[in-house]
Parts: sequence; C-alpha cells; structure tokens
Amino acid sequence: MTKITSRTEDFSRWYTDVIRRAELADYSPVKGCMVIRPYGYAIWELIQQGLDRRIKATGHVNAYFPLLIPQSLLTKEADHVEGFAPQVAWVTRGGTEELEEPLAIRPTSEAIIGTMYAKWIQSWRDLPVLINQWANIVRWEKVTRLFLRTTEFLWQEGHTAHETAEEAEEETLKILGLYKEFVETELAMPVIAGRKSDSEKFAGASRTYSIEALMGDGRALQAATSHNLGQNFAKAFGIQFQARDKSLQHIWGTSWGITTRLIGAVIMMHGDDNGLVFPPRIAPHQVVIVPIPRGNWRETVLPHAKAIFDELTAQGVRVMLDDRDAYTPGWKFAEWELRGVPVRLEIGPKDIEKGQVMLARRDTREKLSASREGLAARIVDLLAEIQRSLFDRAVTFREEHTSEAASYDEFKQILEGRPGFVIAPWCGSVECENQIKADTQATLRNLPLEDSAGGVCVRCGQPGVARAHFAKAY
RNA sequence: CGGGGCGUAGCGCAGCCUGGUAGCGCGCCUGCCUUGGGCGCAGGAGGUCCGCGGUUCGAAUCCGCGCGCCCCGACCA
Repeated sequence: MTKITSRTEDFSRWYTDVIRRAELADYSPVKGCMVIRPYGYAIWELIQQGLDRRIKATGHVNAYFPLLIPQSLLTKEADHVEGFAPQVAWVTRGGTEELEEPLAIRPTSEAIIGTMYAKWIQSWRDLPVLINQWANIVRWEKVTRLFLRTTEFLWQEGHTAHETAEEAEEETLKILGLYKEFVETELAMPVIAGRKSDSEKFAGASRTYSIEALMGDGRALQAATSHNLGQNFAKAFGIQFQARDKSLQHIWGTSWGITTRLIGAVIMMHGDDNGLVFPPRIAPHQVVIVPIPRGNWRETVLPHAKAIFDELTAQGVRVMLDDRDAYTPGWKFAEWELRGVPVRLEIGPKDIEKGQVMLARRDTREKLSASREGLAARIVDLLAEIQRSLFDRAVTFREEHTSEAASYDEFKQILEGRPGFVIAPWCGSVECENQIKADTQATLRNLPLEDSAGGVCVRCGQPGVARAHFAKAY
C-alpha cells in the first residue's frame, strides 16, 4: 500500500503526499495550476457557506466583475501597478487579431471595481457600498505549492466605499474580526490578528491587517488580510461624492480576502502521520459508517447501518455509508482516517446483539462503544467535542512554540532552534526588519492589535513602537 | 543565470556500466475465498523506454543535439 511520508521526516513531502493520496487536489498540465478534486472542493464549498453567511450578516452583498482588466485601468494607482507588475498575466490577442490594448487577467479587482464605483457613487447617500465577490484570480508565481501558492486560485474579495476615514478603518477591523471568528470557529484554527508592517502591506493600501496561524512544522501562514485603502484608489479612479456639507470628496475604501490557501492551512495545522484530520464543521463527511460484513450481512447488518445513516442525516450530520464489497473493514478504517473523517462508526453482528455500535475518534484515534439508544444525539455531542478539542490542541501547540526575546542574540538563537513565533519589540524601521530577515530568515508577521508598545527594538535598541510577532513563514 | 540529478506501464522504481525479443512492487480487470486495523489464491489487461539524429547486423542501453521536470545556489519580491 502506498505509504505517506511522515511529518517529522519531511513535512513538505508529507503535505503533498496527503493531498494527493486523499484526492483533495492534483497537478494539472498547466504549470503552477492545480485541479481541486471533488473531495477538496467540498471543503471549499463549506468554507464558502460559513463565510458567505457571515459576510451577508454584516450587510454586504455579492456581485460579479469581469476577469479581464484593461491595462490602462490597472496602471492608474502607482503602488498597485508596481506591486503587481511582475505577477500579471496578459491577454494580447483575440482570435487572430492583436488587441489594441492588452487585457490583464485580474491579479485582484481593485482597478475594475474602483472604475465601476466611480460611475455608481454620486452622493453621501450612496454610501457605504459594501460588495463582495467570489472569484478566481491569476498571479504568475515562480514557485508554487498545492493550495498554498498556485498560479490560479479561488477567493472572496470584499470591496467597500465609505464616507469617512474612521468608517473605513472600522470596516477594515470589523472584517478582520469576522475572519478571526470564522477561522477559529469553523476551522478550529487559532490566529493572531494584527497589523502588517509597511514593507509587507498590500500594494496601494494605507494599512494592511492580517490573521496569522502557526502550522504544524512551526512556520507561520497568513490566513487572511484586510486592507484600509485610504483614499488612494479613490483618487486614482476618481471615486467622488458630494458630502453633507455640499463639498466634493473622495471615498474611503477597503478591500479584504480569503483564499483556497485556507485549505492548505487546515491540512498543515491539524493533520498527522496517518493523514488528514478535519475539524467536523468543515469535514465533507463528518461520520463514516463501516458495516462489518459477516455471512449474509446485506440482510443482517446493512439495514441497521442504513437506519443509523437516516437518523444522523435527519440531525443534519453529514454521513457517508461505506458499503463497498470490494474492500475489507481494515482497509476502510485506514482509508477514511487518511481522508480525515472526524468520526468512524462500526457496526457488526456483535454490536447489533448488544444494542450498541463502536465509535472511533480521528483526532485522538480513541475507540469507544456507544449505546444504540440516543446515538444521534451522542454523535452530535462528540462532533462538537472534537471541534473544541482540535482548537484547544492548536492553541497549546502555538503557546509551546511562542517565545519572547529580550536581546538580539537570544532572538537569533531561538530562531535557529525550535521554529515558531518569536515576540520582540521593534522600532518601526525597515532597516531593522530587513536585517532581521537577512540574519534569521524570519519575517515580521504582524503587530498584534491587543499588544501595546514597549521596550526597545530587539535589533537596534531604539524605542520600540510595537511588540511584533516574527516567524519563518510560508 | 550557475552547479547537480532525473525522464522506462496509472504511480514508485530496476534494467543502462559490459548492446541481443522490456521487468518488479503498488494500483487496475475477472473469478473464488475472506471481511472487527490496509486478507489470500488463481488468471489477466496495460509500454512511441521524453524527442530527433548518429554508430551498429542489432540501441532503453553507446555518442551528439534538443525538450521537460526536480534539488541546491544566485537574483527578484
């Protein structure tokens, strides 16, 4: 049987092995582009549902803008062009005709959406505009990895326009909080919410915020970003409105996104040497029922399995009944563990006799018997317990892999040893940030919101503007 | 851009040095038997050996050129 590489032996090979063996995704003939297979896409759909519900609950609506962006629009905001120029794919021909103006395949949609907002917004009464779009985008990456960095990927991008600077900042932080709550609740993934340094901020933004998660190998991963665009795009695209005081003003903008990269984060955060471990809330199958075949089991065992299937389905549990003849129970156990199903339910002649079933938790690999009576409620509770337990485990892991550094020597020493977050005061200068990266390969992940300034910069000894989270990152 | 490695069945690889009718494991198909932690047995399908050219009676194997992929370094962000 094809074995997957262990996590400690080679984390990045474990990662690709698991994705391919579990059939989440596959490489495609197009360099840097992957195929998201049904089992992987099911997770994306669950992420979409959970996030879309929250986005709408905060007053946003969905729309769809074109894939192609005229070159002249993309180049209107100076920092934006400069930041994205190396990564843009261009369409230069339509059929047999050379285009007069090249069309960019969107690397992000600020330009096209800003252009439309300029047409739609006239008055302060039109504000705020709160639009989200689910879309695909293309960024010409040199080095790609399944889910984490691919040439084409799927995401949600919110684009809003506001009357005042304060309102835009409030929106930016509201979404950051929404992302944090979503990721922690649904993906059982604890994150640090904070502000990005100037050198790491989005091309064209005034301020960028992110949520950062710590993966199983101790490297950090940016799980989402929320940008306060100030009036940069408003000025570049002429998005103006007449204010309450009759003056003509530029809107204040925000943009924010979450991508299919999140699936990679779930894999790396919860997985183990036996394969995937999905938090119940985003698991395509929350329970798999494996009937134990004995004699004429299709008459004796299967009806019981089907009855349980129906009961669980009625409780809103996503169930899979694996009644395939071709595979043995042992094979199915291993297979569904590899695929990360949170709970396995075994039912055979012995169980039926005793009026019980066997349950196995994927997270702890613990087996327990459960009474047939009140089974559905028991499983609903168990799923909630697993969700909670995965989150707690991840928090503990992060705490164990977070250190504070008082001196630069100590800082470097920590990063040479065990990977993880290192918290240290920082003076705010790009020089120190760059030097730290050159010396340790660690980047400034973000400046946590709840953390205040204090101490002196771990590198240069100047007064610190903030306590920063540093880590080697994906 | 520099250095190294690789390209043979769906996947992972052996064969190449020393040229002589293309193999192994997994997977796949058929049947029987099993089934409570990746069962067993029997039979079977599946190949432009990356491409082009050369040497040779004969090339997966030797030589030349090309293409593609991977790793390390540099560069870029």
